[in-house]
Amino acid sequence: MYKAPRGTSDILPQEQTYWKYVEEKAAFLCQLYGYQPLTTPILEDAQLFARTVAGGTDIVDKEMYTFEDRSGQKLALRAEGTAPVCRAYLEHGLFNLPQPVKLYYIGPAFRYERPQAGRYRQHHQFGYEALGEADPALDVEIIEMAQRFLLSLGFSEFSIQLNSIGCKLCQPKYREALRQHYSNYTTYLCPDCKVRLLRNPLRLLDCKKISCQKIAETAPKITDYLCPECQAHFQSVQQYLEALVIPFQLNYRLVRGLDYYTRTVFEIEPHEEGAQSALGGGGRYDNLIEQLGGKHTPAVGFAAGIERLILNLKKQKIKVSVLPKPIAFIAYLGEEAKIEAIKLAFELHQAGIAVIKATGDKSLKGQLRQANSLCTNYAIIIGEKEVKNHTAVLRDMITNKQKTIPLAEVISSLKQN
RNA sequence: GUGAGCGUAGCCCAGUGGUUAAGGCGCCAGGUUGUGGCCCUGGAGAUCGUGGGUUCAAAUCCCACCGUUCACCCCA
Repeated sequence: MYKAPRGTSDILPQEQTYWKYVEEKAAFLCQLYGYQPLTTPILEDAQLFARTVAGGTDIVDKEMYTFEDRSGQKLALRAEGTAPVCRAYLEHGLFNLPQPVKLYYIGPAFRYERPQAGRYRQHHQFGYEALGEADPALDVEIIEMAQRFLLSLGFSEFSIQLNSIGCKLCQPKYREALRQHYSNYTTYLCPDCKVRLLRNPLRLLDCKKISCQKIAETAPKITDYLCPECQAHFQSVQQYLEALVIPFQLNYRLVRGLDYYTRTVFEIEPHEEGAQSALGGGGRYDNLIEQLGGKHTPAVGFAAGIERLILNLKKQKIKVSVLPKPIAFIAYLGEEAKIEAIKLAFELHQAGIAVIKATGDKSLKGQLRQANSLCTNYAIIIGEKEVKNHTAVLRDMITNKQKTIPLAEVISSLKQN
């Protein structure tokens, strides 16, 4: 038997209620703020991710799905959502539109990781990006939207962690300061942190090992090293958030996984504990588009993992709206009635009324059982008598009342509901 | 990539060396020559994850692989 590949899963109809719920809230939010949908290919040039995400991140080092196609081109399955959006922005000259350009996407991302709760090899991200504007008010809009999105889903218990990791000018100085601080403690560092010290010192801060955390406590803070411009930007972000009364926690240890971030970074944590906890995160990436060959274009965005959102919706027992289902089930008895049933279903569908017709010549009892399990409000029954009289039995499955009506009146009767 | 737990029907699961592998949900049929849900009766459905080994005998013990879950790592 074939199985879905490791770390991937089928999303069965029962699950789809959650998915549609999340997708609808996402689309509504973006429409509310004027972010337009963008769908990018699942395949990209492997270099797109290698160049932008790179730098001491596992994503590129060992988690990318890359392969050569028949022409020898190196392709990669989408590893994250932001770089493709930037690629599309450049490729289609969206920088010629009035800036900022506001876009959103919902789609799969692939990473070759060991699957775990809230972590899959194929997962789905909802993200939105505002490209071409450096105003801290835009950082705040992105955060504000994230908060509104989670509230609209029904979450109430979550915190917004906020930090600034500076820019090209100030970050190197801070990295150096960190390096100096940590090099006094190299013998106490865990093996992973010894590597981080060399490759990506910022990540030293979020090591979970207690021994390493102690060293992080006394480490210099990025906020003391920000250049005046980054400092002012960070102050404005906080000021605007306060004006909106959006609660946030400054977290000097917050360092996002992807390497392209500058200045504002933020993450949304549910209060409920769990290893794979972050519901989403984002930040500013003022250098990414330049890295991709465009001119200097500041940008900021957010992404959330749909599977994790759904996991938390279930954990917190948040009710989601159910999907619409057909209103009636059409049952028949005998070959002549079957033809009438097929014709009736055709006409109902033509009239835009959702119905399911029986197939397979089952007993009436069996057909009504099926109607029952489908939870339709009505059953329409056509037997020999009804064929002769050009009628149908319309049975209300909730009240148990039924009446015989002319075939021609079935549509209007159902339309009343 | 590291560590630990678990793999018995579509789903939940009993069975820890000895007849035809038990039960519940679901599915199908019957109990009403044309009426669902509740109830009753019957039925179908399992190479006991895969391969190898130990044994007279393996779902049960051992090994390997695969899958899955949880944690580390990493991240959404």
